[in-house]
Amino acid sequence: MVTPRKVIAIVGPTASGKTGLALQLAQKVPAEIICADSRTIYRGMDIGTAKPSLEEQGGVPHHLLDILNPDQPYSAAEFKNDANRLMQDIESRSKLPVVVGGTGLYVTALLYDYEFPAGADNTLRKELEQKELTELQDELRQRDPEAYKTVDTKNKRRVIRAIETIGQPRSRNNRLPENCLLLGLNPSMEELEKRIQKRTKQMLGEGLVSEVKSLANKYGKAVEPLQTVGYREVIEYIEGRHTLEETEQLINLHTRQLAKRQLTWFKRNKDIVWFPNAEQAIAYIGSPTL
RNA sequence: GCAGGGUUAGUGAAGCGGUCAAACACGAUAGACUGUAAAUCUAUUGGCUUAUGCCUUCGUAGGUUCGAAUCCUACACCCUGCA
Repeated sequence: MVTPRKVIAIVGPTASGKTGLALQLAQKVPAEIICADSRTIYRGMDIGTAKPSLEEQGGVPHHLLDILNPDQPYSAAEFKNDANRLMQDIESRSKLPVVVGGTGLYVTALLYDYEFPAGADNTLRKELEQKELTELQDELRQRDPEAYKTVDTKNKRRVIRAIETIGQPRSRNNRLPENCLLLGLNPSMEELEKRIQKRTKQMLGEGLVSEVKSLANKYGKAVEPLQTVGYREVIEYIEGRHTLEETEQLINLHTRQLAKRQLTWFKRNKDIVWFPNAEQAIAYIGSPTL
């Protein structure tokens, strides 16, 4: 490590090998990992999220893993605060914070210092959710014509949020902080496909079904975190809607679709330095030209 | 062998004389996304370099009709009932 970095972030689609890269990095530099992942924050969601086990963490501190139960909501704004606090802690210990994760919004919010509007008022949100999309569109159009122009008016969640936050500011930085290195891992689609298939098989073999059963029993199968790829399909399997083999295929399919969506998010970020695999990324980080 | 049902775009599946290039779902492709983001949502999806246009599609080959995915005949394949 020639130039000291204040923070390194690793992004990429699911199953691209981010965790492995982070660990390799941590072997070269004293580092701690901040997980930017909207699913591994949940306790009990281990197998289906490919959460690194304590053993796999190899003594490198991993933050923001298992901080909530699946019935507790979390948000990008909370992540940003938590991660910022952690980065300071880690820096104060003279270690390198490494932000790793596939949740694009989380990483972006942190690195580009998003200013979020206030959180939702549950009563108001429930009220709004009762309404039809067209009603909500009308309401937004009347109360905030400017927002109406920019919001995705066909997306009910977005329209509701826009109504909730009328008059509140939102901003972001357009540039990455100087001392931040943003790495992207993007194996070929064929490679990714292989990794996904292997991983799904492994998850099922390690007891994904019983993990999902126990979570569904505890929290109900309707909680949002259980609408996750890998969990939703297994719930359908438990309900007898597919065979185990179909379930595996569906998980593969939906994971691939997820990976593409993640890539769509990251692709437009021109600050990301992309690598097809961990080796090349490590070589780049270690090169004296940095 | 007789009787009945079926064969529709990448897949499943509607349509059963005109308003059908053909609903819908899935898949695919591209994309959006600042307090749910592994979520949510959008566009396109027969061909023609792009049009209130043309061409080719609804098992195959014929026929009836001004007009057929839709009706008739024959053939092929599949499923079911009786043998």
